[in-house]
Amino acid sequence: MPRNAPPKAQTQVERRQKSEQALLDAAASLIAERGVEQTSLAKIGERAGASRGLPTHHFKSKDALVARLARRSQDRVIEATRNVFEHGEKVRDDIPALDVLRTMLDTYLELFQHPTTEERALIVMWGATFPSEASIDGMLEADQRSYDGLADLIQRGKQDGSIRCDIDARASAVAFFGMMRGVAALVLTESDFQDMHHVRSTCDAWIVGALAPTPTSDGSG
Amino acid sequence: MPRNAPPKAQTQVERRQKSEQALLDAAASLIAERGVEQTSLAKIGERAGASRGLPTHHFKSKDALVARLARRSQDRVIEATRNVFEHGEKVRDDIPALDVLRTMLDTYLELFQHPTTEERALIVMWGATFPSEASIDGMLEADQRSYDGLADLIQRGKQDGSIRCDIDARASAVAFFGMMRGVAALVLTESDFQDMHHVRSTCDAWIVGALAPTPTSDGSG
Amino acid sequence: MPRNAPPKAQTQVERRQKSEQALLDAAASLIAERGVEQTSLAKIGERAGASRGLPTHHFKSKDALVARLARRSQDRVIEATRNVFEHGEKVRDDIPALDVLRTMLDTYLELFQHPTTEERALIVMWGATFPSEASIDGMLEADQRSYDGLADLIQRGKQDGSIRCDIDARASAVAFFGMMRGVAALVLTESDFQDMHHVRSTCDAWIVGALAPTPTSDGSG
Amino acid sequence: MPRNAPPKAQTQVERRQKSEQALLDAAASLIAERGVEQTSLAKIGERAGASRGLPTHHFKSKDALVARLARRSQDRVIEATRNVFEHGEKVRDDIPALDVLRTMLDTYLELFQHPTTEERALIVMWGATFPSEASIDGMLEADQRSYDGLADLIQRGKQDGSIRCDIDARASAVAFFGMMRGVAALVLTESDFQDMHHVRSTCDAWIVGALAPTPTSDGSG
DNA sequence: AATGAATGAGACTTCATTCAT
DNA sequence: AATGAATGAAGTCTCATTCAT
Repeated sequence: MPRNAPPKAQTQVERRQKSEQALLDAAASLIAERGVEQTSLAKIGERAGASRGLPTHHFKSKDALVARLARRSQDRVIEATRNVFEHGEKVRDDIPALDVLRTMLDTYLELFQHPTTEERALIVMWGATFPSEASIDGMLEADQRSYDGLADLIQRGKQDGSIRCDIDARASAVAFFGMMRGVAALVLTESDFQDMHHVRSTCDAWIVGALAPTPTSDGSG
Repeated sequence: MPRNAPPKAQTQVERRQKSEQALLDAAASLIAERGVEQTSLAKIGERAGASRGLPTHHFKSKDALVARLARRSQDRVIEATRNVFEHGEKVRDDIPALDVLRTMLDTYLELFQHPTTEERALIVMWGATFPSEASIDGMLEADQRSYDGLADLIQRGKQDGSIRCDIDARASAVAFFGMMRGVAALVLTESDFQDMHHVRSTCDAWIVGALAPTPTSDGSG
Repeated sequence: MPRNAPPKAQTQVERRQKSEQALLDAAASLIAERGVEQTSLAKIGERAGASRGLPTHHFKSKDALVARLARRSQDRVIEATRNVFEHGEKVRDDIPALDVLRTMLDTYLELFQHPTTEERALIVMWGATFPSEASIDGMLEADQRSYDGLADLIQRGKQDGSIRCDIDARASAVAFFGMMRGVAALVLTESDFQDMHHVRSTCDAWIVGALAPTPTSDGSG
Repeated sequence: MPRNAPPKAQTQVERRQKSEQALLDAAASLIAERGVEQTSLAKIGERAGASRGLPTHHFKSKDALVARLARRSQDRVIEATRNVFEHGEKVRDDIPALDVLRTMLDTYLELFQHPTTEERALIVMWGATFPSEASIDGMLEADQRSYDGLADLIQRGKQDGSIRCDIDARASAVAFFGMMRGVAALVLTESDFQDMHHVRSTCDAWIVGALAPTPTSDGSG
């Protein structure tokens, strides 16, 4: 063996990773149900089918665990919206930016039509960042990245002609992101919105109405 | 009251109400800072300049106190948006519904440009309702009322001609309410949005684009 | 009532002070038995005949409780040595300093012949200050005061003629204090020193030999 | 082992001993800093540059490790004081007992003028034996041996004429040992005793004054 | 020989609530 | 009306120890 690669570490590492995923799954479901503060490390361990002490053992602290979960949840949601476009390894650069935005929002809301425990947990953790002194590490940074990505996307749309030129990219990103999260949270809270289909198409219409070039200009001539 | 009319009966009541308001103020600021769970009754009492036992004495339980605060905060915000229209005791029935919606959203966002402790507390409490099992008494009901009011208003707009006829009133209310709350929360979290002015005008444009009758439709005859 | 003396606070205060003494007594006995670190707040509460939460409720933290105990224990020991001289309110300024020192040490060691729980706790807490990062608030400061008092006393002895002039007061205070504490600790540790009587007279002889003016100078003539 | 004779069999043992010393060094420094109870096996392993599990692997239990360290520390201090006399393999039988005692104490205190981590750890462990139920294996036994040795030495001094005949050997041993340890502990605690030189000469004077034959007795003849 | 994953007991502390004053 | 003493449950985190690798 050229390097000091430990031959048996494989299984050790496997065990650790398996535990970690189980713990994060348990944490996600508990947080979705009761919120961050009401979820104790002991309960996470128990629901994961492990000991009460394991969560601390793995993540050193509750904050670290929640931060880890926040990142994982956001990655998963982002990946889910991305998968709509990239079935193979296709990139989406050739798709009009507005279409990307529309699909993104629609996919997002579709997720929350029958939300898994992890999607709900993501919104719950978002809610936990509202107090001024609270900060879930990784949540805010990832949000910032999402917001930056949206602003870039909108800017690109202004160049590819799918988005009107007279709008403010950054402000529109805030409006878009805010509506996405806000509507998702509302839907989660009031579980009697069974007309989710209407909500989705309405939101889609809002985006088009706000960002698409005015149809009169090209058709009226 | 017939017997031995207490000379300062009013003062007694006054004092009680004064205490109550002080306690709610203290609770609002603490909740805005640290969240609902991290705010203890003892700290509320202390910040209100009273004893540790007073909050329990007045509100019987923490849940009751938070519920009371939730209602007060929502009332205040609603009142703030209403005041724009009713300087005397005027009603707003003669104003086009779309204008009411636009002003409402703009006023709301203006509040969060320099949010007081109470507005932030409201959003924090909203975030606390995201877990499926959590419920802040009075929070969801008031939201439901707000949502119903919005749906009615939109419906009215469809009749007074300020809002397009082909839109779904209830779904649009969700989109409107979601954007309002979502953008407010985003602004609260990322304090570096100093271009709030752009955000407000952008949101206004979104509403107009989504709800206003298409300019071609009224001109085409 | 001239002052705002609360009429019923009396009993409240009494209750608090009673609890406090009981807690400190319990803490002293537990610390004497098992040491500072091995004594838990829960056990203190239980031994005091109270709840597990009371110690924290009273003293806010374990450190504060231990600090409080350290001060009380030192005060009591100092008072015990002082009582030998002041049966009424006599002061000891007229007693030769050397005699004061001798009586002080002898009384101290006598205490440790059949040490109460509190005296042992004092030595245990002294031992807990040995780690460089550990600090029991109040312990070191009180020790410093004791040491300063000893140095002053020795200095006075050099003036009243009971102590030789060629000795260093501060260094002698260290030797005296060190021997006092060290012998006490040794006696505590090795419980089979039943010849405590010899130890006491030996220590007395050491002091006299070290500090008294050489007997040859006055008697040999 | 029959097959593929390990070429570094000796290195195996060496390595083990090297690990052990590294672990004890790490333990000594940690105990000197934070005390016995606050020192965890995991931290010892880490500071020794090894794994968290190594301390347990080597010493089976924390008590065993501490006992091992106590013995090593005492051996080293004893050896240090002994080295002053035996530069080769000379024994000290021909040196007057009082001189041995004086040198012993002076060397001891010199060690604590700039104490290494191990000397401080020794005192810390001594302090950890003060609680009545606590016992660091090997600590008390070694102390007892030291004390016995001192008593024997004093007894010998009474025969070789360097020590007065009318003193009690065992009680004097207690006084000597107590002063030695007590002054050392004091010096460790109050790090501002920079006049250590005076303390050392003062202690020396105390011993001489207490144990040496009175100058009149030998000069009067 | 050595690592580190896992356990479970126990520590300190916070806190809502009850109750005497 | 108001205070604050007291309780006991629960939370996070530390740690010695066991065990699989």
